[in-house]
Amino acid sequence: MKVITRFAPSPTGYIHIGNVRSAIYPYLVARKAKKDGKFILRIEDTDQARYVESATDLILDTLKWLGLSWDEGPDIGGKNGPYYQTERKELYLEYAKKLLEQGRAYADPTDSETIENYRKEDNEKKIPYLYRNHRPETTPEWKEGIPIRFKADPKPRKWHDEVMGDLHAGPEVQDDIILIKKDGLPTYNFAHIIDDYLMGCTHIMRGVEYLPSTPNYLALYEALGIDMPKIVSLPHVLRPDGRKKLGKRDGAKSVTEYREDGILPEAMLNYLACLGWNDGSEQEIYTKEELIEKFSIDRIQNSGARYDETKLLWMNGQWIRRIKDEKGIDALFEKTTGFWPENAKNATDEYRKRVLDIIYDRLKTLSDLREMTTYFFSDPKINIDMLLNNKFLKKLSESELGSLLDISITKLGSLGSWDRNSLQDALNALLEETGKKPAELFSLIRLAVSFAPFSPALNLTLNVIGKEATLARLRAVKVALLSDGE
RNA sequence: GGUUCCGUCGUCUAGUGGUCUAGGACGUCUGGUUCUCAUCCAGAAAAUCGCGGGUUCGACUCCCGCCGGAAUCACCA
Repeated sequence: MKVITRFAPSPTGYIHIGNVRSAIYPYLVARKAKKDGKFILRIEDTDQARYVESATDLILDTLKWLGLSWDEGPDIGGKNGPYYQTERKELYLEYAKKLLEQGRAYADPTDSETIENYRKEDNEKKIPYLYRNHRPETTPEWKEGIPIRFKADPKPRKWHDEVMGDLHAGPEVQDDIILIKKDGLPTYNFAHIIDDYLMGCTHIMRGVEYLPSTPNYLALYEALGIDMPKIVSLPHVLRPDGRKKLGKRDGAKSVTEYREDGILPEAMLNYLACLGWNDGSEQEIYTKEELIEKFSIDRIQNSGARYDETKLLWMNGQWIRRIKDEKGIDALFEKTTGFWPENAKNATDEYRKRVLDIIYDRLKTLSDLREMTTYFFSDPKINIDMLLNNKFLKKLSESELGSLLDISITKLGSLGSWDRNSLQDALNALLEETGKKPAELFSLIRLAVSFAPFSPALNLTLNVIGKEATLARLRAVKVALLSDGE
C-alpha cells in the first residue's frame, strides 16, 4: 500500500509553531510506510500579492532543522515536478478547460464591485451569500483575463475524515468557487486538487480550517472523476491563554526563533508531535525514530491543544540531559556552538567541554549557557554587598569573613592535587577546622569565586576554574573586604 | 447570522459499558540529596469526566436535548 503525503506551504513568511505540525505529521506517516512511503514538498505560491521572496528558503531551512526530509521538492526535484505551483500554471488551465467543455465551469466576467454588492445585499437580507444564486445568465467564451468558476452541484454530502470521523454537510455550503483567477493562476481550492491527484497523494493532511471547504472539494473530485484521497484534518494548536487558534498575530514565534533560543530540534519535534497525539502509553520522550515507528493517524486528537511553552522547556532539559547521558559530552558540545558567553571566545574547546560537563544538568535551554557560565571564563566583578547580604553570610562579621577566606586560601593553596576528590576532602577538612556549617563556608567560597546566584557543586566548580584562578579570586575578595571595612 | 467541528485535573492527555473511590506527564506545593541554582528521588493538592434527561443491573464510555467554545463563509491559503 503506497502512502504518499505532502506538505504544501505558501511562501508568505516563516513557519511558526502553530502550523509546523502539518509538516511533521505527514512526514511521520510517510516514513512509517518505509519503502512504500513518500513525502513531497510543494510550494503553493499562487498568491502573488502575499509572496515573500525568501520564504521558501526559510521554510526549507526550518524543516531541515527539525530533521525532516522529503523525497520530492523544489530544491531536489522529482518526477512529479515542478514543485512551485506558478510553474504548473498550464496544467491547471488544462483541467479547467476540461470542466469548461463539460459545462461544469464557466467564464465569469462579473466585476468585483458587482460581486461585492451581491454580498452586501444578501447580508442585508440576512440570507446566506452564495454566488451561485447570482450566476450570470449568459457567460462569454473563456479568454485570458476572465476568471473561471466552478458550477456547483449542491446536494447533501457525506465523507470520512481519518481524524474527525464521519462528516456531512448540506448544499448550503457548496458554491461556485473560483478555479482560475483573473491573473490566470489557480486558487488554492483548485490547484491543490489537481496537484494532489497528479502527484498521487494518498493522504491529504492539513489543518481543520479546511474542513468547511471540503464539500466543495468533493464536488470537484466528482466532476473531475478523481478518486478522493484520505482526508486527515489536523486540530489546531491553540493560544496558551485561550481557545483560539494560535497564529502569527498572537505572537506565535517562528520555529527557527526557538533554535536561536537554544531549543534542541529533538525536543521541538518531540513536543510538537505529542501536542495532540499520543500512542496510548505513558512515554513522554520520543526520538524521531520512535515517533516514526509509533505514529498512527487514528490516535491524533480531534480537539485543539493549547501550546504550553513550559512543557517544551521541560522537554528541552530532558533532551539536553539525554544527549549527554547517551551520546556523551562531545555530542552535546557540538550543539552548543553559538551559545557561549562573549568572554568564552578565547577558551579552548577542551575547557568549554569541562564547563559544559558540570553545568549541563541545570540547563533548560542552550542559551542559558550565556548567563550561567561567564565566571568560568574571566574573573567576575567583585560585589561585596552580594556577600554581605547573603542569607547565610549576613550573620557573620566582615572580619570573620576575612579570616575564613584566609584559612581557605592557605588550605587550598597547600593542596597538591586539584582534582575533584582532593578538593572535596580539602573542603570537608576546612569545615572541620573552622567549625562552620557548609551553608556558611561553602556559600562564602562559592560567591567569592563566582559572584553568581548559583553554580555547580563547589568542588566541581573550583576544579574547573583551576587552582591559580581560585586563589587569586579569593585573595582579591579578601582585599576588597578589607578596603570595604575601612 | 448560516454551516460544521470540538468539550476528562490549570495545561497536554489515558480511558471504546463494570478493573475508574478516573491513570500518567508538565506546572504548583512539601520533604530529601553536606552551600546556591538545577537535576534526581519521595510525597501532596488538583477533574461531581460541560449541563440535563434517557437506555442499562451498571455510563466518562451508547442515545437525545441544551449550554459553552472554536473554525469557516475571499479572484488568501
